[in-house]
Amino acid sequence: MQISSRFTMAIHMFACIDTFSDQKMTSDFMAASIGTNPVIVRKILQQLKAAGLIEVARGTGGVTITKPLDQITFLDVYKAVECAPDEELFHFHENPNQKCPVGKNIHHVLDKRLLAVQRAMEEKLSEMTLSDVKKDIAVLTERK
Amino acid sequence: MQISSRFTMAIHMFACIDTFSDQKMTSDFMAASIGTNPVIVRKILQQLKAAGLIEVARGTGGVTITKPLDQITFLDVYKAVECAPDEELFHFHENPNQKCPVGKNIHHVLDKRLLAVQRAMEEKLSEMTLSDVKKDIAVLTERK
DNA sequence: ATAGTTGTAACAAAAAAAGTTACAAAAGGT
DNA sequence: ACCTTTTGTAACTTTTTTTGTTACAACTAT
Repeated sequence: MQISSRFTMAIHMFACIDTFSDQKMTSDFMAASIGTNPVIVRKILQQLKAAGLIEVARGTGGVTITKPLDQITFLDVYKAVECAPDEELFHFHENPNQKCPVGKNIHHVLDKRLLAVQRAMEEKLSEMTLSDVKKDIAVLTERK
Repeated sequence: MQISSRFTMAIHMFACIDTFSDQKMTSDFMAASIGTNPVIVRKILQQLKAAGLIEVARGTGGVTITKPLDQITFLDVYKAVECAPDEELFHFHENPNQKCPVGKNIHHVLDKRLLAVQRAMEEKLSEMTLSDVKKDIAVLTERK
């Protein structure tokens, strides 16, 4: 089981917006860079916009990032595109048998622990920012 | 996006095997406790067996856990049931445009970072053992 | 033998992810 | 005012993954 590619696509989009900041960034351009459909890109744009990370110019096109890149963490992006509000990382089987002492308590016992795992992942995600990605790409695309 | 319920089902199965260690544990019993189909349980049993965590008695039925509960971590269970070998947590879009400087480098740039996130999650999973679950359930099922 | 199980294939159903088509709405240029 | 480009979004399709089901051969103890 894997976390969907919307997350990596979203980071890719930010990288495009920043790298080609001299030109107007359209969903068609980003879709071509990612290798997907422009509507997929637009849907992700809407999620990022709803999270307050970008602004999208309707009609004319173009995207602006609302904060400095070092203030946008991977967690911000992850939350924006990957999660329904308050969705938990781990999925429970929904109908444990309440007459069984194990079935009755398993959810409660696991919940706090799995939440701790989720928090550990989220904390790590929050340590990385889009600025880190920018730097790495800059190094890799440097002319030798 | 969520991690599949196979993981929580597997933990539930271990809890059953241990809690009812005085009786022979069958896939039918566990399926009833979990609220699913016995074949689902048997498939998970095979995964846990392949990982060396349990032994299953064919024909006669019954499951035995191969190690002390405090030596089986959540990570062991997670790896056993959730991952294809070397599968990574994050999913990449597969066709980034190699002609675009961003598309060409995005995978490489993100890989190391997302692997670090995965490692953080795995480390947390490895800090928890089936023994912890046993203790919690014991407390909750105590007669007052 | 037979009764109760596991192991597994083959299939079905449900859910989620990803992609596509189509078009109204917006904005700027001419 | 009209045209062009682009976004926003609905509706739908396709693909993939997960979960559940049926069926039955293989195995074991009695």
